[in-house]
Amino acid sequence: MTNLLNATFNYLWIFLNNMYWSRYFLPTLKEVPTGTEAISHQLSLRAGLVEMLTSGVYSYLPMGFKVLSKVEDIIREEMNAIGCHQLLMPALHPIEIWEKTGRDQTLKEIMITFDNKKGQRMCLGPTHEEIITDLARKFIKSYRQLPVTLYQIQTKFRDEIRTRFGIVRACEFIMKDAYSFDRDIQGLNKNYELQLSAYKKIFQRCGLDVMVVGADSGAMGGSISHEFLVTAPIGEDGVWVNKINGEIIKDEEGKAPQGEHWERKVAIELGHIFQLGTKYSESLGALYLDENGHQKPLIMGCYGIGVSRLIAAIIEVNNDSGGIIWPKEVAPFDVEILPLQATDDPTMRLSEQYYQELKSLGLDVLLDDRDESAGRKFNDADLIGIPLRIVIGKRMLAQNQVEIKIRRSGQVIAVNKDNIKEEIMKLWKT
RNA sequence: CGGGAAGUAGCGCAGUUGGCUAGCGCGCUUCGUUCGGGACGAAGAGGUCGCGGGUUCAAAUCCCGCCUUCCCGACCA
Repeated sequence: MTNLLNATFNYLWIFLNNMYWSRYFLPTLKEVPTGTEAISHQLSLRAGLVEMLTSGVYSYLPMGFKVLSKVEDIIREEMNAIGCHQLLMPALHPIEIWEKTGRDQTLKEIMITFDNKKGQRMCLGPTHEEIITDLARKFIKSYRQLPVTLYQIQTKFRDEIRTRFGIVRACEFIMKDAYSFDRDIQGLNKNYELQLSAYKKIFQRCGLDVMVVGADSGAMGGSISHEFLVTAPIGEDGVWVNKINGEIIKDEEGKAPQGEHWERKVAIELGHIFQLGTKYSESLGALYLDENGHQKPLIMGCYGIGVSRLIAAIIEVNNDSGGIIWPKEVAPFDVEILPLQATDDPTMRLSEQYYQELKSLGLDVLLDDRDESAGRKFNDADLIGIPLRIVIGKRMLAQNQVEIKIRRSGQVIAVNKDNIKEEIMKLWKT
């Protein structure tokens, strides 16, 4: 009985304090890891977001997973808002389906293939056009079922010849891929526009200023396509920006535009949308009947976002010498409470009170209850980059005050200790 | 896949003209003192020196082969 009570108590204690740093799993690194070049690579490792298993393969540690979840939530909200439906397709594919479109050959270089024990040739999905088209073939029979757009957020596998910058180009990464099915080009255009506007919202909510650029569709096939790029020093793509009218064009092999008003920038590709047309529906036989009883191939579009890469891009453009500066909507926590002396009772009582109060207001709160020196806690706080920080120390407390520090601006606000809820909510909403 | 760099404790590094028991800083454990921007003292734990072979009385150190990681190029979200 006593054991049971103890176990219950322990469980409850851990549950209530699950975002106390001392009980969390948040290993920060003081020094820059060897062999890292990109700021986002360094900071994602130092802030305890990810850990490399082997080149291009990463674990997301609890705080990194939290960021991932928040980004996924944003994507899900915006996809659902334009009427898309989420599903989940397998990562494991029989090679036959890829042979039908010939992409077992065109994607040979990056495809991870192997034989299973039955001697069946398998691959780990590098993308899912074939699989979704197969689903459409089986279930979409009539024009009455159109249009429809399906999407998933899932792990892709690409045996990249060269991985880069940690999570920026990995062999195993998370992608949001959506696929639209229409009866005609007008429908496709409409869906394409819906995705394009949803993409702008997604990136904006992630705190990124993206450029939308017309692009080649490459191995995807189809005609029209657009890329979503964000300028960053580690960008793998070049673009030309017209300083006069804001026009942006992709930098393709040596075709530099004329004039001094064109400026070259490098950027990271975060999303790519394509009008596929009937390439996949024809080769896989995904046909529907129109109102005249004629069999026609489905008109398709596909729409991708590199979700894990997006996190790297966010860090790449939101940091300072101290560490990450999370944009509000994707921050792993909204508020960090930083008591300076973990051994001081009044300090800790107030910290715990704030923790409970702010949580009950729906905020995501981290309490750094570790008995560490002030300098170390401050530096860790800068590193992990939570937007709002409440600092509680004896000196201020003697005057009934605590401090709020805004990570991005560095602004420090002294607040009466009894007004913290109101002040935090006010700052949170701006 | 071509070109370059690097693998020594969890992390960052020194040691490499062959030579004692492989070292430093950070981190970790214990005790004490501290406590508003990476504190101090004392005592500890932690290593197949990337792997395999060779040369030698003796190899982290020299030779050969391999593996891994990072960076630059061709492809992609």
